[in-house]
Amino acid sequence: MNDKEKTRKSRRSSGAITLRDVAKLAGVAPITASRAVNTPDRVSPEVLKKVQDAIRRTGYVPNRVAGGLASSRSRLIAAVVPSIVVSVFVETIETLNNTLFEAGYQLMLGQTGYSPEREEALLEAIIGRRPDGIFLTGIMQSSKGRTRLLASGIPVVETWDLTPTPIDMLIGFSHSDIGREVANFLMAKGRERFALVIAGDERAMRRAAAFQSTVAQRNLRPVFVDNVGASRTLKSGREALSRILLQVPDVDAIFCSSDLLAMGVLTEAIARGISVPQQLSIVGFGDVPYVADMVPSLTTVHINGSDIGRKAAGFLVARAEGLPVDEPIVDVGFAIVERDSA
Amino acid sequence: MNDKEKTRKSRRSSGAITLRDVAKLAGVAPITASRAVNTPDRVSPEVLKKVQDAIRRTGYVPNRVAGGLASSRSRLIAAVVPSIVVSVFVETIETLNNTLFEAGYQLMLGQTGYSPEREEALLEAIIGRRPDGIFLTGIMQSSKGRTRLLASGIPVVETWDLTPTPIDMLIGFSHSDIGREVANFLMAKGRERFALVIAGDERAMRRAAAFQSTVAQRNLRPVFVDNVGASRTLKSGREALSRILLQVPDVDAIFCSSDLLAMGVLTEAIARGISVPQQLSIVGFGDVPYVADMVPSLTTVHINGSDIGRKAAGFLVARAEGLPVDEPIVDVGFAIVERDSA
DNA sequence: ACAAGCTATGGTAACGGTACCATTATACAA
DNA sequence: TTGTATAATGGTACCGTTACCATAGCTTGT
Repeated sequence: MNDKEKTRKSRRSSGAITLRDVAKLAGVAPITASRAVNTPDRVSPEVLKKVQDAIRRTGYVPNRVAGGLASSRSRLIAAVVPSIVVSVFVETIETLNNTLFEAGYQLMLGQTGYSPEREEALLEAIIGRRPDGIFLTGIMQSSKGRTRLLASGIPVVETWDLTPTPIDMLIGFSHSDIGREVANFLMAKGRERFALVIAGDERAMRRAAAFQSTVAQRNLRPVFVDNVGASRTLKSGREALSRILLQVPDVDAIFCSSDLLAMGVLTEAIARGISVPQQLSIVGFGDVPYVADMVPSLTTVHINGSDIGRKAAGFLVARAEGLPVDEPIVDVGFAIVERDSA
Repeated sequence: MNDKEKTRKSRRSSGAITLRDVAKLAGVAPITASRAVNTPDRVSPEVLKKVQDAIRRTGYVPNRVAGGLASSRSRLIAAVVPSIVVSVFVETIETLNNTLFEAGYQLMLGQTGYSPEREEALLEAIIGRRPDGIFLTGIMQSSKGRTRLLASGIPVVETWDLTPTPIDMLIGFSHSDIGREVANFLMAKGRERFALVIAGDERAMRRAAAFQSTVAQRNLRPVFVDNVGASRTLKSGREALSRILLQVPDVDAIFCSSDLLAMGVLTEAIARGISVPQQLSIVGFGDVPYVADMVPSLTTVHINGSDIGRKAAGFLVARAEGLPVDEPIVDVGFAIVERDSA
């Protein structure tokens, strides 16, 4: 009878080594073994040694799923990114992940592919996993999403943008400032016939709008805008320049919404024998590592992606551990890096 | 008395809406509500509707941590990558992540930074989270790591390489075949004075070794190898060519261990007025998206990273759902893509 | 008419940890 | 000596879900 019952119960168990097994082997109560693992300075040296020996002998690996349920701390942080093939975000994710790992947290990655429906499903999946924090690339625009996040009570960092009304914490920079500053930078160099190549995302459009209105204040010819849509390839940059030259043959400066597009424009210019920067100035966005060493090297807008990742990790870990975050809104700024192409 | 007890208990609870609340509101037992959520076709239409209404009204989001503990299925897959700034892996991770998400799984990302100690800590952290599957970039070399993974009983896919003794499943290609084929490709074009630029990782070394021995069979001059160490930048490719020219001024073909290094070599060659491919052939590795559209376009070794990611997701999900994987060892091959640089 | 099978639902006991409180041993002050 | 603070350890009850078994009602076959 007893036997049969035991068989029935044990079918459920995964058969893996648990803290209970370790405790039994060490001759202590499970809770004491738990303390030996998590707060070693709260147990006597002898007990600590016995438990550590038992762990070594059994090969015990704590089950963080169970621990997470019991303590309602998953030690998981979720990151929402449009796409990681867009290299401008990669450095942020890399640093975020590394910094979190050092603090004992693991990163869960979610990609929206710039699709709103997908973003909603992703949010549901993320909240269901009860992460201790959520990293968002960009501002959460959808009010449904904001409500959901707020209701979940999970700490959130929005990044890569500024807004007066963040959900919670914010680490970013002003896209309209960038548009304005790049326009001023190019006009200071005597440029007057501008075109923009943008990949159609909302932040790029805001940079573009600020660029256009800054130029308009000088009574120059309106800025021609070429929207390449969702594609973010070198090729679409090349094609963009071809189209621009049909509309504005005497264009003398182009600001692109990504370095890759700028490389495309540059490649096409060289292929057509247009001299850069004499005839045409080209400015990129992102400052991905290799554009500094190309010939000609690319003038671009530098964003300190690592810094964003590191700060975000710091904020989220602080919140997860119940510490206060004194200045939860940070403007990390940007820098126009002047090189050969403009 | 009863009151006091209740207060004490409820302090523990997170206060969030649980399945129990939903069930109560719908007038069914919790287990029935659970079925309505997970296996809707196992409950009657009326019950389903009542439960769905209750979910909508409460804003209930299932707690997957608790579900994972009860069912010992976390619906989490872990991926181990050296680094995501190495763009050759990014496409694989992106597709892996997207495919998993569609199947209801979430990806946990771990980066080793090519460091063995870090890899060990990462493995511990990953196994503790009891993922339903583990994706490894490369073969697990350390026997300690192999033992740990084997002991965990978690399905594992190793990728980006071949070995006769995988831990479990394997999706990759042969690095020595690549070295041999690229050597043959270049020799067929009449090249005879070779150099290699490699980033010092183990797989690149195997490609290099096969390249060297293939060349040696033809009684040509030994291949000069320039190892740039851990740095994987365009700049290190430029510097590598400078060093190579000091040692082998008449070099006529260079095979690089990554596209970025090849772009560096190409950039330096152009800067020095060396004509590509007339005087110098350059071959990269990885076929990252933009090298097809550069001028000159880069001849390189194409690896179908998306395919690896998609297949790996399929394998891991199948295993997680208890389905068999018929051919758990797959050679996805490679292709030399001939463009302008060689 | 009744056994046998199926469907829909519910009760109960886990899953593997940790929070909370209680207890015991030891040290130290009054 | 007695009382009290402190450190180390243990008992118990959860965390929120699902696996397993039981049960009730209904169909079907003979």
